[in-house]
Amino acid sequence: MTEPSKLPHRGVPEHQPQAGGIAARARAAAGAPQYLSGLNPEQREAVETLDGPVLVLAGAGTGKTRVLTTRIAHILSQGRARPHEILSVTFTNKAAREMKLRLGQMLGQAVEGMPWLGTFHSIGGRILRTHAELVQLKSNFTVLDVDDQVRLLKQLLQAENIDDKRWPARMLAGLIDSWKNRGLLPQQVPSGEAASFGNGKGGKIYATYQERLKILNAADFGDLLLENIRLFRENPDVLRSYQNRFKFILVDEYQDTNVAQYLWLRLLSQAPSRPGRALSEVIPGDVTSPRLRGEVGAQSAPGEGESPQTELAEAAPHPDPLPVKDGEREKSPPKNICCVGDDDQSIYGWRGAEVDNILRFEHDFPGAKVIRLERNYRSTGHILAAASHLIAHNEGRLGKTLRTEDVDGEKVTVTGSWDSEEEARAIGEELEELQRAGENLNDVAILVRASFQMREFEDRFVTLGLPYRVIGGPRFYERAEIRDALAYLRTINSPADDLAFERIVNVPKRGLGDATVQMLHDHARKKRIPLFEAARAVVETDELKPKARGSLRDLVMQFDRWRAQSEVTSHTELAEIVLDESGYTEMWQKDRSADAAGRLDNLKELVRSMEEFENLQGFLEHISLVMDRDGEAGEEAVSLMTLHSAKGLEFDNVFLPGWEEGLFPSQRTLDEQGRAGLEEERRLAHVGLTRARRRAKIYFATNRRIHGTWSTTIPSRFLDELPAHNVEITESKGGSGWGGSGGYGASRFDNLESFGSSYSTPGWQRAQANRNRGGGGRSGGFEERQSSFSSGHGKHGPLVIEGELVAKSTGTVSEFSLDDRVFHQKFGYGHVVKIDGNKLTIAFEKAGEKKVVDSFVERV
DNA sequence: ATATTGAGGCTTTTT
DNA sequence: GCCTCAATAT
Repeated sequence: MTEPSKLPHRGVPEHQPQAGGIAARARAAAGAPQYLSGLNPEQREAVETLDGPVLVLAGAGTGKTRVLTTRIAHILSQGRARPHEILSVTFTNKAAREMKLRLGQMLGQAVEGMPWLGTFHSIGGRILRTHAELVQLKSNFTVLDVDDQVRLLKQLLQAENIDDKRWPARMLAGLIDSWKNRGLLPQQVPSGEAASFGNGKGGKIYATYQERLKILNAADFGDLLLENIRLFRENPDVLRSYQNRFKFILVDEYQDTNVAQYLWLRLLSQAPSRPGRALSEVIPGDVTSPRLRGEVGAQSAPGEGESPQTELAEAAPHPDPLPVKDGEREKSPPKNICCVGDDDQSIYGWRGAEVDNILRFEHDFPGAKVIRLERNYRSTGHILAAASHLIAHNEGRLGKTLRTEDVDGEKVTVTGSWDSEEEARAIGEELEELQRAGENLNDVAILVRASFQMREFEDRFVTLGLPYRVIGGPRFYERAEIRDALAYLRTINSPADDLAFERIVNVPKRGLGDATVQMLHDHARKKRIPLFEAARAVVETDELKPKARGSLRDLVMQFDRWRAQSEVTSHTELAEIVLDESGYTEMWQKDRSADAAGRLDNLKELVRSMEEFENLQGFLEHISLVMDRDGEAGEEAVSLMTLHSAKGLEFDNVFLPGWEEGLFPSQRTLDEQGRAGLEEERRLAHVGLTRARRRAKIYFATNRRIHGTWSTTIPSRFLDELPAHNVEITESKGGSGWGGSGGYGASRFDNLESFGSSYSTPGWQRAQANRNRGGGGRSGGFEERQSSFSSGHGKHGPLVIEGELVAKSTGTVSEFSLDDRVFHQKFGYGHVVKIDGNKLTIAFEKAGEKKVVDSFVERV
């Protein structure tokens, strides 16, 4: 994440699992706290200021993670707390893992002894399971993902007779999620908002949804926090026990916290109150101020009643985590909470993150010490200057000035091209150049604003045979086959899990269609029993046609058998049995489509991953929260990802294509969020630039195909916001002569009129020609793309996996053999003369001998 | 109960 | 243009 740890490795060999182990070791290692010696003064202050609230404003590349981990080490070594008394929260599992790893390096052992280091959600979930009965759940509750949520909501909408065309379930899911992000229980949703969906029924359905979740013994992601807050509010003694336990609280990426997370932290960070006493000033009354994101720092515009935020502020003041009774207010100092973040890297506002949280930290935690980390150890001078100058255009920020002692390095380049295809071509060439120059491709990334931009690059890289990996597609457990398999296991584990049962009742096809499921639903509702029990009851009657009745009976019997078996066999074995006996594996084996093999691999991987858990229960508890282990490093490859997923990463060479108005900044964000949106986009640009260590290269195209139609675009306003001194305008090497004159004018980039709208230009024609390319049916969403590379070969192991989609262009065994006659969209017919992995050398009848990648030809 | 065709709809996505 | 979902035909 930042520079490699240079901390002395003071290992103590033997591993003691007890609580005291790490602390003792840390203390022993700390006669003179050497771990402090590599820190600069600000970092050191951030580490050593243990008492009272601390906000560390850590700009990009300033050693944020290092401060956090060192601080933990310091707390332990000073004997201020034992490992289980430190609450340390991150947003991602990846960040949590990273911290554990670094801590381990620092303290010389794996950090099993830090039980409360994890993501908001996993810690929230853990607390919730411990006290599940207090929030009307059982400790083995299921964590639903978005898909399950939407399906459940769809049912509720139907029950309410709401046209789900006009009021899509997905939209309601988003709405409910946003309410939960803001810490609002159904009865707390402002009535105006509650009524805004489904002819006034939105709020009611939210309430019903929550009730249904309890019946299903399930919680969604939002509940992991919201129900936790409710738990604390309704059970002060429980809250107190956690307040007592956590002597120190550390929060990573504080700028990304939403209101619910904020409330949760506030509750825990309050000094424990005596029994019977309410918390003091838990929440300042005006937390939801009109000046939410982006309006900050500027005039708050309180009179502007049109703004939804303003409306919200008046309608829904933040709920007090604990109701404060009059006369019981009492000042008690907030606990030792340390939040680390960077307001300039807040890019998840649209997901409920509240930049305001970080901006008003000092107000929320009186007496807070604010420490700025401004020494950047990552980027060269020009890059840093460009990024800083750009972000300075934002108004709602706390303000930091990043500086570096590094050399100026190369200027940031800006390159225009005729269209997006040429852009990909130009970048492809530069990549090859870097490769020839001996750069490690692992240190090269292409960061796009929107994932649809990736396709063009993939096409290009495949043609060039340049190894790349896509980072960030659907997660492992979001894949259909994984979710199906999990649904089987969930149904076994928890017979009341209707959503799981419904998912697999007719997968594979058993002749149990909509009609059957509908009748099961009716039956279940009437008798108030789970679907599965309804199924058991219904097969005893003759309400179903013999055929459906037979297969439903078989299914019920199978589940009974599997449940019995689950008592005596290991969970991995059980999974294999279930996948086999249910016919699920067979279904994919029979499937002739290209990705079937990849899916089977994924299923195997799933079973393999189960081994790490004690039992089925433990596995299911973790799967939806922490199933994102990193893929193995694999071979050298360029990384292709969105700007969002690049946060926290760094690369020597960073390519930033698509800097055009409408795309970046995104028109939609501008429309929906106005200036706040623009500022968030600008932060995104800042994040992009600051990922680069040595070279940052920006691109824009004059023509881009969006949703299938070509449109002419104008260069991003962000380009004009870059400091001329640190930027170099270059010509596209992609060919077709975009002779960017480079003149700095009112806008340096607006000399586009000269290109007019000619639809007969080479670029356009080339784009046309390419449109129908992708022969061999190679196209499709992430999943299919992934599988088109991985299909059919287990030799190299599943290519992806673990969490992130990692498509690769090399490393598979070709399905072609020598002398096969093949067809290529562009080059026509030919035959294979050489095979090298997935790269084929083909002698084309017309075009001569060419090297191509196998996915671009088909056997004829 | 399932295969096929047509009408909208589209960003970003840590959990 | 490409994918998903829902209405149609088999």
